Parts: sequence; C-alpha cells; structure tokens
Amino acid sequence: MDEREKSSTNGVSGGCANGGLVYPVMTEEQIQILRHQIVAYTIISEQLVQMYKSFIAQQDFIGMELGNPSCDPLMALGARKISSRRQRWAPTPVQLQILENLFIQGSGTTRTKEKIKEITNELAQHGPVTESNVYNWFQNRRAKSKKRSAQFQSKTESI
Amino acid sequence: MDEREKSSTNGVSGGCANGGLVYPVMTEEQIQILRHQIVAYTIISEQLVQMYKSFIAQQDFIGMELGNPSCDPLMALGARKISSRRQRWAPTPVQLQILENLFIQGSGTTRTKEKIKEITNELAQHGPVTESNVYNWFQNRRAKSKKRSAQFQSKTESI
DNA sequence: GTATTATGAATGAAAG
DNA sequence: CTTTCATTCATAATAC
Repeated sequence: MDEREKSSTNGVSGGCANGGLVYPVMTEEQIQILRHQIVAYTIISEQLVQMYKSFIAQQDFIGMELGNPSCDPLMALGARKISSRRQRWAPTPVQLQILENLFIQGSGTTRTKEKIKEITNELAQHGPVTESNVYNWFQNRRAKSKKRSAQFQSKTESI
Repeated sequence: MDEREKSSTNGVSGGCANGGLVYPVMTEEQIQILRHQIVAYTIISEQLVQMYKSFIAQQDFIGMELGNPSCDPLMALGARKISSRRQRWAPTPVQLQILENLFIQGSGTTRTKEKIKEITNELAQHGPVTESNVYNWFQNRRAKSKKRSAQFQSKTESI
C-alpha cells in the first residue's frame, strides 16, 4: 500500500483531525475488497438477467399458441407486420438483450459514432436496424436510467 | 451519469497526522469509479425487478387462460394474486378534479419539474400519488385534448 | 363471459 | 442532453 507519495498526484487524503477528533477512513485494501465485492455482485446479477431472459424467451415460444399479441412469433422474431402500419422501429428480444448488455458494460457512457456503427452491424444480424435507431436507443436508455435513479433518490433521501 | 463535478466544494483535503501515521483514503476519482460500478449494479438490479414483474404478469395470464393453477410454481407455493397483480395508479375523484382544473388553468403551459413536484404534494393530501403519475397524467391529458380537437375539425370539415 | 372504451404507462423519434 | 410528441400496450371500468 502506498503511503503519502500518491497524495501529491491524485490528492489522496487521510483522516481529518477536526478539533481533535479523528474520523476513521477506508484504506486502499478495504477499497479494493469493496470494489471486488461490487464487481462480483454485478457479474452474478448479469448472469441472472441472462437466465431470466432466455427463460422468458422460451415462455414466449410456448405462449405463441395462446394468440397473445405480445407473444406473436412474427413480432418476436423481428418480422414486421406487412399489412399493418408500423412506423417506428421496435428492437427484437435478441437485439434488446444485446443493447442492454452493452449499456451495462458501458455504465451509461456516451457512444462514439464508430461504436454506434459497430453495434448496428452486430444488431443487423438479428433484424432490421439503423444507426439512428441505436443512437436513439442509447439516448432514451440513459434518460430512463437517470429518471429511475432520481426516483430512487427521492425515496431514500440523499446518500 | 454525471461527471465529476465541482471538486472544489467537496474535495476532501489533507491527510490526518495520527500519531505520525498517514492513512491513504479514497480520492474523488476513486469515489467516482466506485460510484459508477454501483450504478451499473443498480441498473441490473432494476432490470431484475422489471423482469420479475413481467414474469409474474405472464404467469397470471397463462394461468388464467388455461385455468390450471397447478402449473404456476409461485401459486403452488401459496403466493396470492393480491401481491402478484400489477397495479396501476388511479386518481381519486378529488385528485382528478384538481388535475382537470389545473389543466384548464394552464391551457398548454409547460409544467416544470418544480410545478410537478408542487402539484404532487398537493394531490398527496387526497391519496397516494407519485411525480411520475402526475407527469404521465398531463402527457395523456394533452394527447386526449389534441385528439378531440382533431375529431372536431374532421366533423366540421365534413359539413 | 366477451367485446369495447378509457386511460396509465412505456418508449422510439424528434424538437429544443 | 433534456423535453415533448406520437404510438402502442396493458389494464380497469363498462357495455353488451
């Protein structure tokens, strides 16, 4: 563990003696442990998401026979209703899964145009999609995430 | 997600000389990284909640269509429909009256977040309500008004 | 019991 | 990026 030498570069600060009181603070080792725990939770949660989604996908195929529009195989597989007037793009389950995974990995960071094009090509293998669709999706996804965190904060007060 | 902001105000300063030892603590940058990881975990957890809700809803739907509760593992475990049914907010008559009055008074003026919060607090005195409920209500109310005026025009044109 | 309507909610796309 | 609009889906209420 580094001592005071790092403080000059990145401003590592120690416990603060305030009026004679000393506040305990996290050490580098404690921070690393905490970070590893969080990463572990993230990985586990992501796996759970994958499992749930594949399970739901199977349910959708079973539910086809019920005639539920939301389980419509044609819609689910990305084939748009030819006769119907569907104007706006709707991501297929597979595309949505890929997008969500990318969003989690990026943790909400903005994508460059090059990244967008790359992602679009990948998604195009699972259904029709344009770069604008991908760009809009990330825009809306960030807004959605922000809105939810705002709601959460209002519930739990400030941390 | 917010970038680092105004480190001048909350910039933790100075290590504490405690018996001559200096303990390294988290820098602003480290805190930001950690916060991003937590955000990622939060996003995934939120997805799990959403998926659980849709899963329950689908189970309810299939169970109702088939009329066979035994195929529902959650039902078999004693989970009642009360907790599983997805409930949506419904404004009370008093709340609805207040909202309609505000809509007439406003007549198209944009509602700021502050206004929304203010209205929400007022409505909360007459029943449970969130800011999202209020926001959605005004969205849908505007659409309804616009739709009706369009219908009126189509009628007048046909005369 | 089924079909229809009204409307809360979700979201892609566009405007600002 | 934020806000708004247009469309769609799901559900509660209602009519048949």
